[in-house]
Amino acid sequence: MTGTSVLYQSLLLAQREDSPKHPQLNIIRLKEQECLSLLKRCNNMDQFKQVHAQLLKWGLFSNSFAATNLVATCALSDWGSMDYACSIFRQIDDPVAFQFNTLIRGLVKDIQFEEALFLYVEMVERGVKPDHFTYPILLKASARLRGLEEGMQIHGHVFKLGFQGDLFVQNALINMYGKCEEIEFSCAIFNQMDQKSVASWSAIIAAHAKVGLWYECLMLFGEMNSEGCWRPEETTLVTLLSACTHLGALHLGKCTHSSFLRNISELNIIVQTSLIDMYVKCGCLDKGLCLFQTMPERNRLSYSVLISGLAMHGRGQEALRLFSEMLRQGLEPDDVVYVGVLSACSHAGLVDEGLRCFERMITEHGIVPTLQHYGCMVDLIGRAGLLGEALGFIKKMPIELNDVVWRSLLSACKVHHDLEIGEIAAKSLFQLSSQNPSDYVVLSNMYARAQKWDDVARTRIEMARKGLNQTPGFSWVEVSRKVYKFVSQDRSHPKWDNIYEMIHQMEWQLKFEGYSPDTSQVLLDVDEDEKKERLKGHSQKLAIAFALIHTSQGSPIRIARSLRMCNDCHTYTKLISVIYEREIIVRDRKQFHYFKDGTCSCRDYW
DNA sequence: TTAGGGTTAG
Repeated sequence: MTGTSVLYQSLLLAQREDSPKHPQLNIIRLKEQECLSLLKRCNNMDQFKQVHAQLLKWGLFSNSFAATNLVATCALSDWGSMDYACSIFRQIDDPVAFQFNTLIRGLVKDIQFEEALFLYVEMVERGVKPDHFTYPILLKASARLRGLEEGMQIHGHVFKLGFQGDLFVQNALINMYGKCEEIEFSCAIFNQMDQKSVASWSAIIAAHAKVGLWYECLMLFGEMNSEGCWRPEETTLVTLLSACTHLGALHLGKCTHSSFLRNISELNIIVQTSLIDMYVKCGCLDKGLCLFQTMPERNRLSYSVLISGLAMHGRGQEALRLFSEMLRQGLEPDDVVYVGVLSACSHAGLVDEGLRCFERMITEHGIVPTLQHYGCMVDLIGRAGLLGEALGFIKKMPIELNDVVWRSLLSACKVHHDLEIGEIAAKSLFQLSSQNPSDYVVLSNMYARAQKWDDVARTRIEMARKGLNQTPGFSWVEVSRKVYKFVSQDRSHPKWDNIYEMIHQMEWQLKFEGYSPDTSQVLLDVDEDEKKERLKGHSQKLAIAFALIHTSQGSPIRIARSLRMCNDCHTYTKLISVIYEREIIVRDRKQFHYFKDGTCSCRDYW
């Protein structure tokens, strides 16, 4: 405490000096200055406690200025203790709004959201009027808590006190509703704002990202740009990268990468991980691997994105090697990592290894399996053709089953032509509330293969009775750095005439290659010609036609889809890859399909 | 005299 002793000496000295006008005031100011400088020099709790004791000794605590700064230093510094900050706060007789705000902010920083909200209630009860700084902090707390009810109550208070026009309050409201997945409320606030800051744009984009409206995220970025409200911020760029990843927008992802390199000197681990994820999920596995190798520091998420990426690309063995490396590094895997690991085993056909991993997940890492893990296991066992075992596994599951698990089994039965178990899986699916028309089609096709025509008819009638229609799927394709979205059967596209002409031209070429449309998966009660017309309008085909028109010969076409692929689109795309000599990379919800020279990397299993 | 608000990865 030599430094403090010197200060103390100077303080005593100052007290002896007389100021001609306001001697007392000058001494108080000096004391306050010393108090601040002492607090600023604290680097840990011990030093802080010593300073606190010293200030008490000097009788400085009754001074509101000193009390405020004591609470702020202890609550907001990296080394501070919230308990200690609270105890100091409790010694203040009549805390003012600023002091309440500071402690609330500290509690939010310390992830004590509920306590932060309680303190606000106390503040109101004690008659301290919250100011416009209070609300953004509180809204942040309810956003982090995903507490819509609390958030809406606070919104009510914002109105009552007339803070609804404050820019920061509005930004915080957009964020709160966004985190609670109430995107419409976020949009309503955003749209009525007179003035928008970069933060407003960031908040509305993040709100769209939260509910998976990735295409809308890109559109908002475009708008933000055109309104001249653009300053590359790390966090905003990370959200942009995430949108690129989900949409499979490689070019835009690459541009975002260069934007990072131009504007941010050192890429942190979040940015690096997001970049790896983007490259891997946009089909550039090697680039992702390369970035991973150059990372100075890796965490669980960095490993997680690459493990699941390798699994998606069908490189199960490498994914497992990476998982072992992760464990050797002393990183503890979580449930998401294990989803990647189990799906890697499934893609590589490693049944025993998969079963061992599943066991290890429970016993060694204490992770309770979720439906996703069970889904992977059924997929793994079913893919290997062990359908009886897969069914046995399902029956032993100590968890309520969902459609995904049964659908995995049904899909394995389809591949291995096991009608008996297929029927069990399909019937279980039909009993569940989520009705998916494609389940009926798969079963009906299995009956058709076994030439059970009565059952085919019965299944179709059941489907019609339930009024099930196919949900329109989307495909995204990137052309000249812009992402275009195609919805099945949607003819409203401005370039529709050109696309239709291309589809017509493709159809002729396909006929020469012996293609005949597979109408078995068109679920409408229409004639054969109409069904063929319907097939032509599948979003993936529209996207391919558009890309063939607008990209140079020989360049690869990259598509991302919202749903899994139908048989007809799969066959169609294989043939297009030969006729037009294009590599076509399609990413569906589960995996990648590399179409090249008339074959697909999934070896027709998906 | 002092101090406080939004947005980031699987």
